[in-house]
Amino acid sequence: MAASRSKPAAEEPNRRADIVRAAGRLFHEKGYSATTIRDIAGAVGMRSGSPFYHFKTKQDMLRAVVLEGLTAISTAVAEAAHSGKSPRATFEAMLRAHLGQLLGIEGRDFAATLLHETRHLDPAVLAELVTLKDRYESMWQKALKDLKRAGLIADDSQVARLFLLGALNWTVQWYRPDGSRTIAQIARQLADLVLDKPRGK
Amino acid sequence: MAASRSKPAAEEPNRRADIVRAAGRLFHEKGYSATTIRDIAGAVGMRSGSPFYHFKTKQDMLRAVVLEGLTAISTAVAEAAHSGKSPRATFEAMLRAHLGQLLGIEGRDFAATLLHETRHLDPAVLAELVTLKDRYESMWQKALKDLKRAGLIADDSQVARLFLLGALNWTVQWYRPDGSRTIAQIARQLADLVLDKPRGK
DNA sequence: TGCTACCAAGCAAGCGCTTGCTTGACAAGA
DNA sequence: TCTTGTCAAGCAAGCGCTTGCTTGGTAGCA
Repeated sequence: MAASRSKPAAEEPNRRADIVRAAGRLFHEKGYSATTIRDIAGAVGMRSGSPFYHFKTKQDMLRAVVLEGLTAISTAVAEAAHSGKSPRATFEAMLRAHLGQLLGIEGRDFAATLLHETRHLDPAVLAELVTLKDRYESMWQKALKDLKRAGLIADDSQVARLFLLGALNWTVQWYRPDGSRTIAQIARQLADLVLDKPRGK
Repeated sequence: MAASRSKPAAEEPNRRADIVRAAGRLFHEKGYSATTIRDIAGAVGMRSGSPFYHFKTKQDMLRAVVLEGLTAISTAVAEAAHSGKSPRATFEAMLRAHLGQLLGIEGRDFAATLLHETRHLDPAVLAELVTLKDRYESMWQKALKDLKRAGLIADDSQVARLFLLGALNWTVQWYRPDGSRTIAQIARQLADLVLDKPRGK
């Protein structure tokens, strides 16, 4: 019964997941509006009408991509935030987690689509998203608060958080995986830039 | 003959400029692909075929918008860079100039389109743009070098410049003109974040 | 037999762009 | 002063094509 049983129902619906992955990649590369259903279908070896068996509309595909991106990055950064190391090490781990989702091969298309294509979501989905996004950003706000308490930073205001996330998110525009810098190096360099040097004893 | 002469030819062709402005606003709001010729024409009170009297293609409209944005921001920042003040004051003036183009009412649509819609340019136009962009970024690189020489910053590497421009450019995502922060305040806050405090003597 | 997952075909709407023509302003010749 | 010709600027209509999405059918498995 072990080998022959092939999970009767659904067997995990991974054609649906295939579609989400392909949609993510294309939305990232060409943008939501410039990506056609025929592009997506072709990328998974289907005809143009078939994706609609799995998704009601193109919007729903965008929704799936964007939610995937946000939950993945939230999970990764939350894990880093609770690692229980020193404030500096925790902060750097959070930077690495955020950059890993944004630039790493698995999931970068989801995160990048999240950053750049949200304006094409209709209001209902957008509202759902904003809640999650606020929760995510409050994690960073708390991290800055901890850094200030540890004397590693002078400014833990909201604007400081926005500058920090801006520098992080903008890496999508210039990072090349085949370039000379690793994600960990970039994270460390940003930490150095933002954190005050502990004053010479 | 003085008063009656009404500048016989052309009288300044500002319908073309109207189209560029409208295209810039719409490209910024909805994205290039999601903006239709009919949108643009409607915004300036024309029928859908008429903009093609002024531009050969929709691409050409994007080109005009993006070039306008890049030359404007280059001019503004170059002027600030040569103001001959102290390194710190010069740097803050450059930040203000960049943010002014990006967030101020006149020209923000051009700059924002420049940042977000360049991928829809065809390769020929893109190459033309990259030259100008490299020149612009080297201005910032030089500014960082000066700051380091003045002992105001520890890191003047290319990555440091990318972080800085990332924080700047990301302001488009969160700045609201009716919000509580002025552009000058934001510039000052970013300068504070990035520059080392001169050590207490 | 029924259900899942897909295909073949195509529809209505909308797309960028072209075409032939109109309109008002103006300058030069008679 | 009238006519004639030219020009910039735009309109009305529509062409060929693409878009998101629908529908009826069916192969393969349980």
